[in-house]
Order: sequence, then structure tokens, then C-alpha cells
Amino acid sequence: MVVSRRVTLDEVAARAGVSRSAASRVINNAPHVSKAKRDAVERAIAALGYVPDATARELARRHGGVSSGTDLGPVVLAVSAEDPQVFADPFVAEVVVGIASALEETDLELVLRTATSVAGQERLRKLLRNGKSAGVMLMSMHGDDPLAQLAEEADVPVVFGGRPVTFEPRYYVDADNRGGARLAVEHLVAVGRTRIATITGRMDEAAGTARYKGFQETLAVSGLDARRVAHADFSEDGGRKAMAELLSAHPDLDAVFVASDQMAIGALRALAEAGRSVPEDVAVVGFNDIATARHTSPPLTTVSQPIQALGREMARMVRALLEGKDPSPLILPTRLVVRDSTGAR
Amino acid sequence: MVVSRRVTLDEVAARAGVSRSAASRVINNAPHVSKAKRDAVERAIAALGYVPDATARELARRHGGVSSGTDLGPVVLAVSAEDPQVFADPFVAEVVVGIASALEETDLELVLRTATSVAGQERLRKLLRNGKSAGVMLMSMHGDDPLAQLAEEADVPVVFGGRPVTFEPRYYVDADNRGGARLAVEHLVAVGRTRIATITGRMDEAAGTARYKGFQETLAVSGLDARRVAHADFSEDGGRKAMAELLSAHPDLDAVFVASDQMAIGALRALAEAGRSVPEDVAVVGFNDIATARHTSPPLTTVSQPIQALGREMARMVRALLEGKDPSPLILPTRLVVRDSTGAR
DNA sequence: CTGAAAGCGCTAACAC
DNA sequence: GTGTTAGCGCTTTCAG
Repeated sequence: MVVSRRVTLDEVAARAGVSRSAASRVINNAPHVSKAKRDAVERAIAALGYVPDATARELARRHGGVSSGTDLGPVVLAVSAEDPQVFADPFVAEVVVGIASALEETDLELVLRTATSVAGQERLRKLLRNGKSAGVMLMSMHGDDPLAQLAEEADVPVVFGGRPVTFEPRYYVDADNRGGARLAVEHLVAVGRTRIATITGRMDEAAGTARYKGFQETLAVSGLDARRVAHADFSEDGGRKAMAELLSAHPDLDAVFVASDQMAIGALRALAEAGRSVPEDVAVVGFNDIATARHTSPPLTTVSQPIQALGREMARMVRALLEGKDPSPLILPTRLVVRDSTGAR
Repeated sequence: MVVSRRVTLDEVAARAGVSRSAASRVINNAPHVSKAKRDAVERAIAALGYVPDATARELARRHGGVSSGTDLGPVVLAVSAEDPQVFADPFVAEVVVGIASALEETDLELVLRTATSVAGQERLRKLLRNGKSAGVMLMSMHGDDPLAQLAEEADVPVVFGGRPVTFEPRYYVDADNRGGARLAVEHLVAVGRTRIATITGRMDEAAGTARYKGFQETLAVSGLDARRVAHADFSEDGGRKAMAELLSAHPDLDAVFVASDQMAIGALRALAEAGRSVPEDVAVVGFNDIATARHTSPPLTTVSQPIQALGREMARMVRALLEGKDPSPLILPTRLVVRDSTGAR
């Protein structure tokens, strides 16, 4: 860490024996500068180790729209969660990867925030209002999330990852949760299961309700009973408990659609504890296709969503908004990844 | 996204019928303002929706040191990797969690960067030099990483996560890799294995060499042969290939210490493919204790490092440097997590 | 081509 | 208490 007092443009100009404007022109390589002066200035810059002050520059430049300056502020990914622990959630981590790779191509930086604590909210509000950030991406919104309000007040672009359950945002990227659930349940039906249960995720998240709807729909179409349901919270432990519940309430079930792989892992455990074998006694399908899904025993059949693409598209949408465009919401397709837990291969 | 043209302090002052300084005083709730004026100003602010311009403010405030303004710039976590994909690496993700939770308590934002691409380097350099960031954390440095150079030139605090192999940074947080490897190999010896092999990680990363040293040391002490070694790159696929190599070069091996869980997962696969059973024929121990380690078959015995703590301490170290302190490097302890893959319980 | 001068929006002395 | 006056460091007309 070098101490280096700030070197100003004036010092450079003095050292090079030219006016400040000349120096400025050189730095922004504008035309109308004689080669001689240009060189002199460049030498001075090198000698003094001059680095233009970004703040002053920004202030002085105030003119074009958002996309004017060569460096806009960072883009914020705010996850609606209390605990920074979410960043280790495989789903969130993949979204981050997608965003990071899209941003790689631009000159935007990515900042990470949780946004549910009081302090977090306050800081997010700042980021949204004082021009410190170029745009915001919000994800994992729950029921009556206070963030929704915040988003309205923002004076930078806001795009949602997934949809809140209470309202339809103007700009969002979501996966086809309902379609994915349908895929999963249809598969269960196709392999001959008839007493299909489900473990839902949080019902105050759109992903939770949409997957549940997909489940109901498909069973209705197939003329099967859709009443074997237990609600959980997307967590492994929640999945374990929910599975135990289901087992005691509906001992006859022969398949279960679990709304997340994390919960499915818990469910597998509960099943093992109850002495039910998978897929012989009960077939299991999860949702998300997290890395671990390949390594459970048996390997988990699951619905894969293009999580990185989701992040990437969120970032692109922010970018588009920054450029003054008006992008349409995006719904990304999901697909079924068949592994052993449904005994189908 | 509200359009809201920028409202200036002067407009507020005009509307409130006071001087600009009075308005400024109210905003920074300085003393010496009559209640009447204060109220008037506050009303004007509310009416106009005034939000102070952060840039101008910063420029005008230029005075105290780094820790002066109420909001310093963000802290950057730069991972020395080409591909944003690293952010999904369980290890990196956990470090992020640690950093995020430490930062939660301060008013620093976290920005994420990869730093190996040309563009990434250039942008990191900017972040390091132009006062856009308050501090930088570097991790996953390889051999002659160009980032080392960058770090030297920085005029903000720089702390390393893990140590580069070529030099000892002034400020770093690392795990006790050597000690951890010792723990692992001692365990293998303790359960009666005598023909112990190892799959190392990249030898241009300190974590790779340190774990390898721990392996050699322990076998030397035990009077065992330490020549069963294969080198890999920390990846699952690398681990699979390395295990296959080992198996053909040293068919008699009865245990293997794998320098990362990712590689260990690959090794387990190679072992299964070769018809060797774990732990009966070959005992396996990994390193890191990633989430998946509990779900492999058999569950993986592994060395656990306090990854979140590592991130947290990195952030704290930056914070300490920002406050003008001179913290000492930190080495965090590791511990062995015994599961079935070594047949010890 | 080149330099002087006028700000960007806000804060901080300094007098009143 | 309150207003006036300088700037922060850089860009940008606008005359020469």
C-alpha cells in the first residue's frame, strides 16, 4: 500500500509547462494538441504518477444520460434475506455467476447485499437513491417484502429475479416454475405412479406457489388425487420433516414431487429412516438440479432451470434499461433431468 | 424507476427561503440553525424530494483520511480466476459469506471481481488506484500471478486470502493447510493403513504445496513410503484421472489423501470404476468439508477448514487497516471430520 | 491549436 | 444564528 498523495491535473500541467486545459485534452485524448505538448504532458503524467480523480471528473462531466461516463456505478444484487449465508446457497451462487459473467463484458461492477435487516434496507435505499449505483437486481422476495416498496422509489433501473408473489414487476427474469413442475409430475405419472405427493416450498414465494400449481394441474389432468401435500420452507431440514409428515398422513404414497433439491435431500433421508427404498417404494423428483443432486443415493431426478442464464439475463436487462431500452420480461424454460430416484433408466 | 431530475440544494434553499448554507447545515444536522428555518428546510426537502448528490459531496469533503466520510467506497474481493464460474465454487462461496457477514456490521459494500482476464486486471487496477474502492481482498493466487504486482502498487489496503506460493504477503489470512494434511494422514495411519498415496492440488498454489508437505512429513515420521503421488488441479475430473493413474502405478495402495473434496469425489468415482471398495480396499480422505462431502457414498472423511471465518477475518483485516491499525497475519486452525470413507466409525 | 474562465453540487471557513 | 465567499479537481465553452 503506497501512500502517494494525490497528484492534481494542475501539477501535471505545471510540470509539463502547459495550461491545465491542454493537459486535460491530452488525458482525454481530445484533438487539437500539438505533438510536442502532448508528449510533454505524457511525460509529466508518468513522472508524477498522475491518476485522474474519478469523483471530480464525474461531477464535472454531468451531462449525458446515465450511459455517458465511461464508468457508471456498480450494479447491486440484493438478496432478500436476513443472513449473508444465502450467498452459499447453490441457487444464489449460480445466479451470481451468471450476473458476473454478463457484467464481465461491460464495465459495471457487481456489489452483493443482503437486504432484510434494518441496516441492510437502509443501505440498499441509499444505493438506490443517491446515484451510488447504476442499477439493482432483487431476488428471493417473500410475501409482503418491504423491498417491493423500495424498488418503486428507486431512481435507477430495478429488475427482479423470480417474481414476488404479491405483484407483477415491470422488469423481471423468471424460470418457468409451473412448467417445470408439470414436467416433473408428468414424469412421475409416466413411470406409473398414482399416489403422488408433494412437498412445497414457501408459499409466500412465487417459486413455491407456481411449482405447487404445476403439481395440482397435472394431477387434475391425470385424474389423480392431489391432496397429499406438505408445506416446507425450501430447507433440507424442512424437507425431512415434511416427508415424515407425509409418510404418516399418507402411508400409501408411491411418489413425491419435492419443490427443491435441498428439501429432496432431506426427504431422501426421511425416507431412508422410514425404511422406504427409493425408487422402488417411492419415486422422488426434486427441483433445481444443484450439484449435489448427482451424488445423492440414489442420484436425484430433478428439474433443471438455467440458473446462470437467469443471472445473465437479469444483468443484461439492467444493461438494456441503462441504455434506455424497454426490455420485456423473460421466462426461461426448464427441463427434466432423469436420474435413478425415479427408477426410469 | 422514477425519472426525477436532480434537485439541487439551491432549489431547496430557495423554496425554503433561506441561504444555501442554512440548508446545508440542516441536511448535515449541524448546530446553529433556528428551529423555524430547520423546519422550513425540511419541508422543502420533502416537497422537492431532494437527495444530496453523493459525488459533489465527496468532492467537497476531501479532507480527513480514508475513514473520514461516512461512506467509504466498497471493498473488492478479487478472485484470481479467468472465469466467473469460480463464484459457484463452494469454497469461494463460503468465503463470500464470511466476508459479507463481517461487512454487514460496517458500512462497506462488497464488490466481486474475477481478475485474470486482461479486462478484469485493468478494471481491478482502476479500483485499486483511483480511490473507487476502500480496500481489496485477493484470493486463489497462482504461481507468478500478475496480481501480486498490482497489489504492491495499490494505494488502498490489500489482504490476501490464502498465501501465494512465491512470496509472503504482509497481510493475509490462511488456513493451517499443512497441519490439516497432517491430521488427515495421521488418521489414515491410525486406522492401520500403510501404503498411503496422495493426490495433490495445483503445486503453484500454496494450499497445494502445503498440503503435500503435510503428507510427506507425516509419512516420514511414521516411516512410511511417501512416493505414491499424483498431481492434479483441484478439479473433480482431475481427481478422477489422478486416481486412475495412481491405481495403475501403485496397485497396492490402501489409502489416499486427496487435497480437495472436489478431487476426492472424482477419486471415489475412479475407485468405483476400478472395482475397489471404499473404505474396505482403499480409505479416502478429502479436504475442505464441502456440503456434498456428507452425501457421497460412502460419506467422505475430510479436513474441515473454517472457511467462513477465513472470509470474515479477511474483511476484518481490511477494516483494521482502514482504521490505521497494523494487524498480524492470521492462520486459522483445521480439524478432521471423520466419516465412513476411512471406515473408522 | 491554445489558454482563460465559468461552472458541476456541495461543504467549510469566515465574517456579520 | 446566518449569509457570503472560496474552493474540491476536473471538464468545457468561448474567445484568441
